Order: sequence, then structure tokens, then C-alpha cells
Amino acid sequence: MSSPSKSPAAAARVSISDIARDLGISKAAVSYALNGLPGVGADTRERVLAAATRMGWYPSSSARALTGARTGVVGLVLSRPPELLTLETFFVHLLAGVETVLAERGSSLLLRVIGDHPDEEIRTYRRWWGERRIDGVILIDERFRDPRIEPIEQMQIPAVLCGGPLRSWEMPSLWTDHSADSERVVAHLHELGHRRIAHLSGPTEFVHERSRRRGVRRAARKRGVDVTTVECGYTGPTAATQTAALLQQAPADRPTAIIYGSDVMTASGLGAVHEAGLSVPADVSVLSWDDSQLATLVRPPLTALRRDNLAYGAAAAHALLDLVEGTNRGLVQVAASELVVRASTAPARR
Amino acid sequence: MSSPSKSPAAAARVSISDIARDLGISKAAVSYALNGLPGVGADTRERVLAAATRMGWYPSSSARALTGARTGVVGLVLSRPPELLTLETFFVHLLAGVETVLAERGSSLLLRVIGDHPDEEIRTYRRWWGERRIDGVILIDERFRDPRIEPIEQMQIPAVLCGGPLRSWEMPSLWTDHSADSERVVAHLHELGHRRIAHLSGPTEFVHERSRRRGVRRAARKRGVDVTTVECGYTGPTAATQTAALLQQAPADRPTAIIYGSDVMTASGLGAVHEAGLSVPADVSVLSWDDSQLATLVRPPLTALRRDNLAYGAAAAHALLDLVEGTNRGLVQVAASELVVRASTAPARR
DNA sequence: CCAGGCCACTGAAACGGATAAGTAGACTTC
DNA sequence: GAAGTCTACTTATCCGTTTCAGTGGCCTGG
Repeated sequence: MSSPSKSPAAAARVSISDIARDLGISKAAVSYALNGLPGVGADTRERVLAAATRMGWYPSSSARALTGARTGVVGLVLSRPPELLTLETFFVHLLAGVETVLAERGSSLLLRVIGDHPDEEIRTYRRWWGERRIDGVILIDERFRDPRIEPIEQMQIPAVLCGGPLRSWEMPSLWTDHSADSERVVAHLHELGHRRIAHLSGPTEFVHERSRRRGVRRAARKRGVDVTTVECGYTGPTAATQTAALLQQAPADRPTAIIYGSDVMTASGLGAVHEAGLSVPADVSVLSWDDSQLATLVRPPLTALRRDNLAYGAAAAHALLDLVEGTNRGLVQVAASELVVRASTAPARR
Repeated sequence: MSSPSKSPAAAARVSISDIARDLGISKAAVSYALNGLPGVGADTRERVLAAATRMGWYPSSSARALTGARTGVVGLVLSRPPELLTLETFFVHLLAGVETVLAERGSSLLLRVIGDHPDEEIRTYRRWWGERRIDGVILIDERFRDPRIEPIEQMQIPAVLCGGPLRSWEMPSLWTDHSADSERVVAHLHELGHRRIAHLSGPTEFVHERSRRRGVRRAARKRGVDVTTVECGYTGPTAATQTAALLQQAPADRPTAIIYGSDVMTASGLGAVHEAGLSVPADVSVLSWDDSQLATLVRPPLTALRRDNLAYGAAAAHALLDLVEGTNRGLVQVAASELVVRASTAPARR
């Protein structure tokens, strides 16, 4: 609480006018030189470049943006309560993937973390766009009848939808083949002899959870596997409660394998299975729809479906930057997931 | 790869000139009205405000920044390899905490995620600052002889250091009392009768790891507890290897309790203890310097030192925004950590 | 009744860069 | 050797906002 900071803005900031004055030429010539445009001689260009480096010049992003060019910033809103963000390694990986590409292509990420509230999310987009802060946005966590779609389209904000495909949506989307993933998961359990399984999915307000449920049901029916689908929150406790409920049934009725919607849910389920006096994988096999370090740290380590979230983020960033530059990549299919088999799934008990 | 996007910039964007024209007054009057400055009558002010809402006006951040005002953006660089970011719930919590405050006070977060490379981090600051993109930065992960300090001071970028105190540093820092934390941890183990403990810390290039090591050694010496300090990476495997090495010693020599630098390290250590044929907490107690969901998901659940990282991020953001507005809060002490005792620590075996 | 002050407002410049339009001078062209 | 074409610049304007320096009109005080 001591003295006010002595105006940090005091630090010398170099503009093209300074360079022009220093070299005795016009601002325009400097601008041409720095942007690699024709209109200046080779020697002048070199002198300008040298002076810019020497004097520590950087283009003012504000001034550039003001003339109508890009801002070089991409917006991303994370709208889940912080306690859910925590272990959802998905987000951090996604961010890292997005960032790699943005850095490569000279853009930056404007991030907003808000509790679960779609209105707030839309307000943020409206504001960022109105203030000309961003070139476009990445929309994650597609919801059923997603309320963000219409405002985004109406404001004509360039956007990439992580989800879809969507009939009205004309911008790029990153499409995951949930039905193939479901096949993979169910096939694995079927091969191990499981004929009664449960699927504890995340909230069905998310489109990907709906798709997975549908996929699992279809794959199970095809193989004559009996499946119970239960909707859970993403948090550990709800998964544990639902697991306990499932296992209270008579041994002949209860599932011999459980698919969980996330690594955290699976780890919690693991605890619930033990508390029910059963063991994994001897009595019950469990399988996580997400892989992560957590999956390898619990005992037994979890069989999990692994997606490359870094690549996912990178693909989203590429699609968005391409769109901003005028190329609509349309529907981009993301790489297939891979089932990593560990010790939490085993042959069904006879 | 279909048609180029039809210039999204085409969407009508309203400027104060539009409002001025609409109302038949000057741009200056509109500006005064919108900013709550004297110079316009109450009725005019109201008409301007109404028109701004009606026409959907937002201030252009670029134009504002150009006149020398704030940009309303705070920069943050995460420079650790993505695989470490993943389970380090610290970062996500920190981000969420920072964001809450920024949103409240009308700022946004510009984020860069880079692999572990301080040079790149400094280049990012230099660029952001040169391009007038940010008002200030939050420096996390203080390092020994931190190479970021000097450039930041020289460029006079307003910054908050998460760490310190540092003699030359005149800007705010967020100081954690590592010595009190160490006391708490060692006291707990001492009370349980442990007289031979090990501390597997994170990399000593980080100042907080050094402080913790020093604190643990001092607290142990004070109580006549024997302590072995080992430097580990933050990753699981190195912690497991070091744990195995420690437990290979003769029962009379090996530690009866191990303090780990993070939750991931502890969970991995847990596995290593089991593989050595020993049990937690009967043979060895383990304790994590970080609490998280992971700590509750492994068996046994981990005794852990809990920091409020959300509050930590919030404090950092507050200190920075205050600094930007001219108030240097100096040394801010963060709230003390709390030891959450769970099942992974128990009385030492006789 | 008029100087002085205040109020509500206008005009213009400034911020830093992009860019359209203009202008010398050198060089080609027939 | 005059007209035309390049090249290498310069001048001026614009983007949207803030802000400084006016400028009338009205009110007040002496």
C-alpha cells in the first residue's frame, strides 16, 4: 500500500513516426518497408528494418486493429464450475493444443473462465466482439439446443464448433465419431464375456453425452448385451452413489461391467465397488471414457478410451484461423479414439 | 474447404460518431456522456445512453487503448510442459481465481501456454508489452535467480510476483509462509511418532521448493527428527523410482514417513510402496504437499496440505489490477495452508 | 448594466499504423 | 527528344476514442 507506481507507461515506446524521424523519411515509407510491401528501395528497407530492431519497435496492436485488420486474438470461454474444471484434464490439454497452433500462427488466446451459465457466456462473446477484441471464438461443450448458436450466427462472429454436425451451422465444426467409440468400448466388454453392462454417462445436456449413450445402446443391442444407462453429474460423489445403487441389485441382475463418462467418475466408482464388498476386475469390470494420468495412478489402473486432446485443440485452432483468413474447412473429423486396456477390465465371472 | 466466409466484419458496428450524428450533437459530447464526465446536461446524457443501448454500441478497445488508456487485459504465461500441466490442478484453480477477479473488475486474461522455456516466456512479455496488448502480467513459478525479473523491471511492465520477497523487486509479491507450512507437516509426523522421514521435493529450480526443503529440514532438526531430502521431477515415474530406492534400505534405516512435493508424486509413491511389499500407512506414512480430488480418489486417501488456490489467483489478480491503477500493495501474505489428515498417515510402527 | 464565471457544448488534434493518391526523377521507347 | 512508364518515395486521410482549447449563452454580483 506504499507509493503509487511511477507511471510504468513512461517506458519509451517506439512508433513508426520515431523511426521515420530518425531516418529522415516519411511514415508511409517506414510502413511499406516493415510490411514487406513494394514502394521502397532495398537499401532503405534494410535501414528501416535495422532501425526498428535497434530501437525496439513493435507494432501497436490497437493501431493495427483500428485500421480494420485482424486483432490476432482468439476467444475461448470455459463455462463449468471450477471444481469440475479441476480434474477435467480435457480442458488443460485442449488449451495447450489450441495455444501451440495460435503461437505458431501469431495469435493469442483471450480466456474467460465462468461458472456454468450460458447467458454469461453469450454476453462475453457479445462484448468481446463489440469491443473488437477478437477475430473469432472456439465453442466447446456443445449442448442440446445450444443457446449460443443463434447469437453467434447473428453477430456473424467467426467460430468453430467443437461438436456438430448441425444443420443450420455454416461454419466449421469438429466432429467426433461417438458411434465408433461406442462400438470399440462395447466390443471390448463383449469379447470379455460381459452380457450385462451399465453406462454411467455425464449430463445429457451435453450433446456428446447423448451421442455416446445412443452409441452404447446401439452397439449393445447389436451384440445382445443388456445395457442400463444412468445419467450422472461429472463429479465423483454422484458416480459413487449411482454405482452403489446398481450393485445393490441381486447378483444375477446387476451389471458385470460399468462404463463411466470420465476418469474422475471411474475412480470414484472404483471406491464404491470396493465399499460394496466387491472387487475390480474380478467381480466388476470398470472402464473410463477418458484417459489421463489419474487412470494410471489408481489401483487397479483403468482401462480407458483415449482421445488426443492436444490434437483436438490444435485442430480447432487451425480451423478457426483458416476461417478468419477466409477458408471454411467445414466438417472436420477428429482422429479416432483408442482403447487403452489396463487392469480394470477382465473376463466376466461365470 | 467451401466458400470463403462472407466478410463477417460486414456486421454493422456502431461508433460514437454514429450516435452523435443520430442525435445531432458532437462526438465529444457523446464521449463525455458515455464516460460519466461533466460537460453535458442530464437530459442529453440520458438520450446518449439510451441511443447507445438502442444502437448496440460497444467501445472499441483498440481506439481506447490508442489514446493511452488501459487495455483491460492481463497477461499470464504458463510455462511447463503440457503433461505436467495436466494433473497440476494448481494451474486451473489459479486461472479460475484470477478470472473471477478480472471479470468482476472488467478485465480479461490473455493466456500463453508454452513448454518449459524461460526465454520464450520473456519474448512473449516483450511482445505483448511492445504491442500494447496488456496492462500487466502475473508471474508464476518463481525460479532461483529468476531470469524474468530483470527484463520485466527494465521494461517497467506492471507485474505481480507469485513468490518472493525479493530485495530488488518493488512491485507486489504474493508471499507464502513455507516455513509455517513445513512446521505443520513435520509436527504432524512427529506427533505420530515418526523419527525418520524423507522429503521428496519437486525441482529445486523453483524457489518454493527450496523454501519448503529448508523449512522441513529446520522443523525436523528442531524436533530431533532425521530427514532425507531428495530432489524429484514433478512427474509420477521419478517419484516412484526414488521411493523404491529409499525403501530398499534396511528397515532400521529407511524412513517411516515420506513427504511428497505434489499429489501426483504422492499417488505414484503409493504404488511404489506397495510394490516394495509394504503397506500405507501401516509400514510407511505418506503425505502430499498439495491437496486435490486425486488425493481423495486413491486408496488410502491422502493426508495433504491444502492451499486455497482459487483465493491465491484472486489475490494475484487484485494486486495486479491495483498496481495498474496506481496502488502498490507491496508484500501480500497469502492465507496459511491447512493440513487435511486422511488415512495415509498413521502412528509409526514401533 | 456589465465584468466575470459557469454551463453545456463544439471543433480539432492526437494516438499509431495502413493506404490511396500524388510527385519528382530516372529510364525506356520509338 | 518528347511521351510514357517505372521506381521510390511523400502527403494526406482514415480508423474510434479521448481530451484540450475554445465559444456562445445565461446567471450572478457589485
